[in-house]
Amino acid sequence: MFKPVSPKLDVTSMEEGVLKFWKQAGIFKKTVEQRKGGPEYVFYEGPPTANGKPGVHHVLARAFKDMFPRYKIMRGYHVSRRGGWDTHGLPVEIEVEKQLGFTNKQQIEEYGIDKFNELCRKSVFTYIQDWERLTDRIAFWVDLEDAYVTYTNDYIESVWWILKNFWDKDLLYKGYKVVPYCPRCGTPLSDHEVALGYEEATDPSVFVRMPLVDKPDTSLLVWTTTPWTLPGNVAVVAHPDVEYVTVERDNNGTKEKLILAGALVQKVFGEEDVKVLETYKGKKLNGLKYKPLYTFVPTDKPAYYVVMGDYVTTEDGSGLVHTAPAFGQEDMETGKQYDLPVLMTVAPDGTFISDVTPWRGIFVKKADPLIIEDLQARGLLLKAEEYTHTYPFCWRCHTPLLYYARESWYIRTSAFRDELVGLNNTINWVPDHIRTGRFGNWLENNIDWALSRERYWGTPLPIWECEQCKHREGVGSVAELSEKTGKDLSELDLHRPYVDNVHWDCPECGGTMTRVPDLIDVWFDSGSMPVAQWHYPFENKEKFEEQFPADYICEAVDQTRGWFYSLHAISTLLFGKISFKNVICLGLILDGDGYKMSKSKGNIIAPWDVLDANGADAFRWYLYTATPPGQERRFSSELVGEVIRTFTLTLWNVYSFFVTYANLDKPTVTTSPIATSDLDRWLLSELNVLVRDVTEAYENYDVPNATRPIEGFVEKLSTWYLRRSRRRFWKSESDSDKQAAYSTLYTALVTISKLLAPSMPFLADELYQNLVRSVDTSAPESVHLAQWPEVLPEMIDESLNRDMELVMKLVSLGHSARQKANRKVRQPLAEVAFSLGNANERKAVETYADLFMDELNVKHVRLLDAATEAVSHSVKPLPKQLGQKYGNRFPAIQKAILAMNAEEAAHTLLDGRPLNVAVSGDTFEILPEEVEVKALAKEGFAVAEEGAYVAALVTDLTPELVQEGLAREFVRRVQDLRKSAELDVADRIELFVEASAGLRSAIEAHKDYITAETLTSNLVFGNPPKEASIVEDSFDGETVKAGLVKG
RNA sequence: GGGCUUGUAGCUCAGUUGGUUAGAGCACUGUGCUGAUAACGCAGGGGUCACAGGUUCGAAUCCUGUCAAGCCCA
Repeated sequence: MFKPVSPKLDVTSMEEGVLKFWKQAGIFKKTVEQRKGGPEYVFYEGPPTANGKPGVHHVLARAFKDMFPRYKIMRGYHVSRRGGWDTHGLPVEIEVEKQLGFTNKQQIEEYGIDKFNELCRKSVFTYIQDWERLTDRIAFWVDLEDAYVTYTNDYIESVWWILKNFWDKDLLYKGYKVVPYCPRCGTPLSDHEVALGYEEATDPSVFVRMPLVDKPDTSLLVWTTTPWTLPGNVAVVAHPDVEYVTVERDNNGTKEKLILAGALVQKVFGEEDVKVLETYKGKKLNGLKYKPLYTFVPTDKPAYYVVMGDYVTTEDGSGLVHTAPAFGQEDMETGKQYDLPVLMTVAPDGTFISDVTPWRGIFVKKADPLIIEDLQARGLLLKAEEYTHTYPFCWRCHTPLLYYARESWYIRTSAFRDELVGLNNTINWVPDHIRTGRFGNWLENNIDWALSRERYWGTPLPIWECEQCKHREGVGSVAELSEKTGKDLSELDLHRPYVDNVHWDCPECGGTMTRVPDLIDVWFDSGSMPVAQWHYPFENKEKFEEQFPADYICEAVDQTRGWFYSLHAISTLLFGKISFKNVICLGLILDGDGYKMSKSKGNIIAPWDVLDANGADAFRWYLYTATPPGQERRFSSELVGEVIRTFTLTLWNVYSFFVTYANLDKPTVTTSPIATSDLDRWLLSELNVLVRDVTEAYENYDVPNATRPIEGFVEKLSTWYLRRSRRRFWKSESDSDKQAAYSTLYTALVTISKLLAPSMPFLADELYQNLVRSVDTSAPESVHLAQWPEVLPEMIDESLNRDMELVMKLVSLGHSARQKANRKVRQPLAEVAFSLGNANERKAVETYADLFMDELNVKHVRLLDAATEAVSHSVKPLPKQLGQKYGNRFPAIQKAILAMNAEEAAHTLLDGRPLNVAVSGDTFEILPEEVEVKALAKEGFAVAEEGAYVAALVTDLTPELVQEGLAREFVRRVQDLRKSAELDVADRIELFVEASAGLRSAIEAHKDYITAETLTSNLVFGNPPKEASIVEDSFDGETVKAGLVKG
C-alpha cells in the first residue's frame, strides 16, 4: 500500500515535512558519507558576507550552486561542500562607522583600531541566522558548520604565505595609484562611494598651445577640463590610427600652425577660415618633443613628448590628450607604459604645493581661472569655454573629488597576461561568450592588481620596512615572525593594531622594522580560498590537493572582475594552473519592470514572500527554466506561482491518480515493465529520450535543457498517456495489459522523481518516499542517495515517437473538424478518413485505428482515397529542398510548377514519379519529396487540414448513432450525479430512471454499456426513492429524471 | 567614452546550417470533453521579429549602422 495522496497539494507543508525528514535522518551528511571513496567532485562556495540580509539574487546563486553537486552525488561522486564567509572589507567598516556615527578615518583612530575592529568582527555575522535559515529552506546543501571564515588567523596566515611567495618572486612592488580622493576628508573613496555622488557640474574647457621644440611656429593643440592638472603635465597622447592635420591660421596678425585631429577641425574653429596644410596618421607624431607649459617641479626622467594611446577619441576636444600621471587613471597607466615621471604638484589637502609658486596653498579648483589667465597672458591659450558634464562629488561633504595619485602596493599580474589568457581558454564558461568577451577582454587588458588599502578591518599586508634605511622584508608565516622577533607569537591576533606592534632590528642598518600600514584588497582574501580554506601549506596538504582545482563554481556576472578574477589570478601566479574548470556566470535579477532591485527604489522582492507563497521547489524551478542562466531576468512572484499551476500540480495529479488506483487494485509494480501496447512502448521510449537528454544537459552544465524537457514530458504523460490510458486502470479484470499500464506509469513517475532530484529536491523526495521507499525498504533512504537513472537505448524507438506525434496531430485535426461541423464529441459519428503528406506515414492510421475511434468517437477509421474522394489536389513546391538544390533558379521553377495542371502533377507525384518541369529551355526533374501534395476532400465531409494533413469526418447520422449518443449523454448525467453525491470511485449504485420515449429506448438499447460505465448493479425504470440523489435534465429534445442510491 | 549582453504576441520565452503561413505556455473570448486534474481538447483575437540599409532566389536568422535597456570599466 502506498500512502494515500490527495489530488490537492499544500506545497509549503509538504516541503517542510521533507525538510524535517532530511534533518531527522541526516540525509545531507549521508550523501557525503555514502560516496566516500568515490571519485571526487569539487565545488567551491564563493563566500558571501553575512552583514546584510540575503535577497532573491542570493537564492538564484544558491539554487544554481546546489543542483550540480546533487546531480554528481547521484552519479556516485563524493562531494564535500564546504561553506565559507567573506568577513573583511570596507562594507563591514562602513556599517560599523554608521553605527558609531563616524564620518572620517581620524575618528576611527581616535576611537581605537582595536575596539573598532572588534565591532567589525561582531558585525560580520549580524544576519548569519537569516542566511542559515534561508539556505536551509531553499535546500542549498552546504556545510555551514565547518565553513571557512576569512578573518581567522589560519586563513590570514595562508594568505600571507601566498603573498610571501609573490614577494619572493618579486611580484609585489610599490607604486602610485590614482584614486578618487576627497581632499577635505583626506581619504580615497571606494567605487561604491563615488557612485553615490555623481552630479552635473560646469568646468572650464580650455584649448592650449604646446609649441614643438623643433618647430617653434607649430604647436600641439591640447584640450583639458582640469587646468589645475597642467602643472603636472608630462606628455601628450595621440591615437596612432586617427587622422591628424596641421592647420594654418591667423593669430592676431601672425600665421601659426596647429596640430589636432582632422575630425575636430570644424568643431574647434567653427566658421573660422583655417587652412589644412597636411594630413597624416597619429603615429607620425610619436615622440615629438614640445616645450613644457610649466616647470615648477623638476623631472627625473625624459618627459614632454607625444606618446600613443588607444583611448583617445575624437568626440570632444582636439584629439590630443594632456597627460598628468598623478591626476588620472589612464594618465598613470600611460605614464607606467612610457616610464614618465609623476609630478606631484598637489598636497593631500587639495592645494598646490609650495613649489608651484604662483598658486601655492590655493585649492586647485579655485586656481583654475588663475591658470587660464596665466596661459592667456603668455599667449598659450587658444580659447577657454565652459563644459557641462557629470562629475563626482564627495557623498559626505560635497567637495569635488580629485583623481589623485597615492602610493600603493601592486601585484605584477600584467607580467602574466599570456598565462592568464591561455589558462582561461581552458575553462568552460556558461554562457560561452564570457570567456572571450567580458572576462577574456579584461585579462587581455590586464593591469597590475592594486593590492593595498589604507583601512583597518582586513588582512594586513605582511611587509615590514626599516624606518631608517627602507630595507623591506616579506613575511609568510607566524613562525617566521616569531623567529625574527625571537618571541613566541603563535597567539598573536594577525589583525591591526596588534600586528603593527611587532618590530625587530633591521639586519642591514640596525634600525627598527615596522609593518607598512596597508591592508590588502578583500578580493585577495576570497581569491585565496582554495589554499586558505585548508590553512595550506601549514596543514591539510592532502585535502588541498584533493580539492584543487574546483570542478564547478557559480556566481553572478558582477564577479568577473571580483571573485572569478581573484581566483584565476592567484592560482595562475601561484601555481600556473586554473582553479576552476566549469563556471556558470549568472545574469542579474531585475524587478517585474526590468529595473535593478534596490533599496532606494523600494522594488526589492523578499525571498521569504516567494517561499511562503509558493515554496522552494517552484522558486528554484522558475530560476532554472525561465531564462538561460547568463541572461538577466525579470522576476515576479506570480511567475513562480505559474510553475505550480502548470507543472507541479500536473505532475502531482498524475502521481495522485496512480496512488489512488494502485491502492484499489494492488498491482505488482516493477520498474522494468513489459510493454504490451504501443502507448506503453511510446511512453517508455519518450522517457528514455528524456533521461538521455537531461543527463547530457547536466554533463554540459546546460541548466535549461536539464529542466525544461521534464516539463514537456510531464505534459505528455498527463494529457496524452494518462488520458488515453484511463480505461486500462478502471477496468475490472486484472490482466497483463493492466499490469503493464501500472508498471509503465510507475516507472515514469519513479524516473521523474530521480530526474527532478537536483532541481526540485523536495517534490522529488516526496514522490520517491511514497513510490519507492514505502514498497521497498531496502531501497536507498532518500532519492538523494539513489542512483541517477541509466538510459536504456534499446527502449528508444524514434520512429514510434514520430508516429505518435503524427497521431496526436491527426487527432487534433479530427477534433477541429468536429467543431467545424458542430458535432459534439459525445455524438458518435460513422467515419473519419485521413489524408497524409507522405506514403510511409500511412501505416500509423491503421496501427492506431482503435485509438482514433475512441478519441474521436467514430465507428470507422481509414485513409482518404485520393482517386475517388478528393475533388482536387494542390501542389506546393518546397523552398527548402528546391531552393538549396537550384539556388537562384528556384523562383522560376516554383512559378513553373504552380503553372502546371495541378491534378496531373499531383497524380504523377502521388505515384512516386518525378515531375519534368521546363524552364526557359532547360528541363528539371522534380522529385516527389520536393513538392507537397495536398488533397481537398469532396462534400459530405467535415474537414480540417494543416499542411498536407487532412482529417475528414462523415457527419451523417443514423438512428443507431443518435441512440448511442443519447446513451452517452445519459451516462454523463449519471456520472455527474455520482460525483455530486460524493460517492467513492468504486461504489456501486442502484439507478432509477424516468425518461421520455426516445431516451428510454436508447437506454434500453445500451443498458449493458450504461450499467458498466456507471457501476450500476440495478437499473430500474420508475420513480426514485426519497433518499436518492436526483437529477432532472433535458437534452436533444429528450427529458430525464434519474436518481441513485448506494448499493 | 569603451567593452559585453539583450531587444520576437499583453506577460515569460522557443525559433536548428538562412527555406512552407514566425511558434509555445500564461492571460483573454467562444466552444467541447471529463469519476485523476487547480485541469484538458479545439477554435479565435493578439506580431513593423527594436529601426534603417546591405548580402541573397529567399533574412527573425548573415553583415554594417542607428536606437533602447542592463551590467562592467573609464
